[in-house]
Amino acid sequence: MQTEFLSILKKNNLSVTESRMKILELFAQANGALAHNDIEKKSKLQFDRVTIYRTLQTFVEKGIIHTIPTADNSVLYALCKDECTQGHHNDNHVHFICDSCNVTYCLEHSNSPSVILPKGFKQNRVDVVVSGICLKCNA
Amino acid sequence: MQTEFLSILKKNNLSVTESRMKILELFAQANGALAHNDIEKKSKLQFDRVTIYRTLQTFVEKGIIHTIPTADNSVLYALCKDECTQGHHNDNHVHFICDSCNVTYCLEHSNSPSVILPKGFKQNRVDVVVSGICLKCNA
DNA sequence: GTAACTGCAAAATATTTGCATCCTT
DNA sequence: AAGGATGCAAATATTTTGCAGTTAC
Repeated sequence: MQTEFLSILKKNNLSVTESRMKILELFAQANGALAHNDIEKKSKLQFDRVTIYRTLQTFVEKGIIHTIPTADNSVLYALCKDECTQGHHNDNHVHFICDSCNVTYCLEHSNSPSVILPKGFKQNRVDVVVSGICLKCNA
Repeated sequence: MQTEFLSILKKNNLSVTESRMKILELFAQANGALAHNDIEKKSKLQFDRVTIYRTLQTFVEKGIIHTIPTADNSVLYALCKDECTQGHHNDNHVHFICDSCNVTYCLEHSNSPSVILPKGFKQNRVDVVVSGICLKCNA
């Protein structure tokens, strides 16, 4: 696991620091999306609030994490899959936000359906965000 | 037009005030989505920043406007269609954000495709946001 | 007249920037 | 040693809240 984080940073020409390793770890543990605030809480006192902002920003730029649009417009981030590289995100999967427990899932196996656009519109990126009740809360 | 705004407010038991009428007018003119900031600029000095926050909040609650999730997590609002009522939004259409001119379109005729969720997940709301180049910028 | 709405001030929250210091390579 | 990363302080920006005054009904 540690090794994996290490190679992610190396691959992107980022120096290996404690905060970056820790934040990657949090994403891996979360197995889904995290808000800036989640990270702040879970890393209490370990590093500065500003460092979190800067780390998230760097990770987005490098294609290590991506943002997830949400209907309530909170800012969420999740780990990208391998196909993502700097400047080109390819997150062709559906995000699911549970209205009950508020956890965000990346549904890897639900590919975004293609959308038919009116003539003259060129598609670049598609985000599909479903909200509802998740498996755990539905039980 | 004025009449229409009036009936929207009346229908929702909201008193008819200058700011509410003006904000409805701005949405109608925009023919798409507006951010809080857009409204503030376009209504320069006419009313308080706080009034805009409160008006938008009220409109969302009543089902007059809805929020649009965006990849960069800015907060966008657009007029709801008739099917929306208080507590139940029904915005089953695709939103398109132009990467070039930054205008947001509600594509009424592109219905959100249905998404197949894993077992145990219950769907409530689906948001589809496409970004790319719009008709005007493509010309 | 009463309840709802607005403006202003201020609090609370969130984000960005500059710079000195420390750490990674 | 050099460049990049972090922490701290402070500037900005955003959103919320309280309350007094005003307006709609």
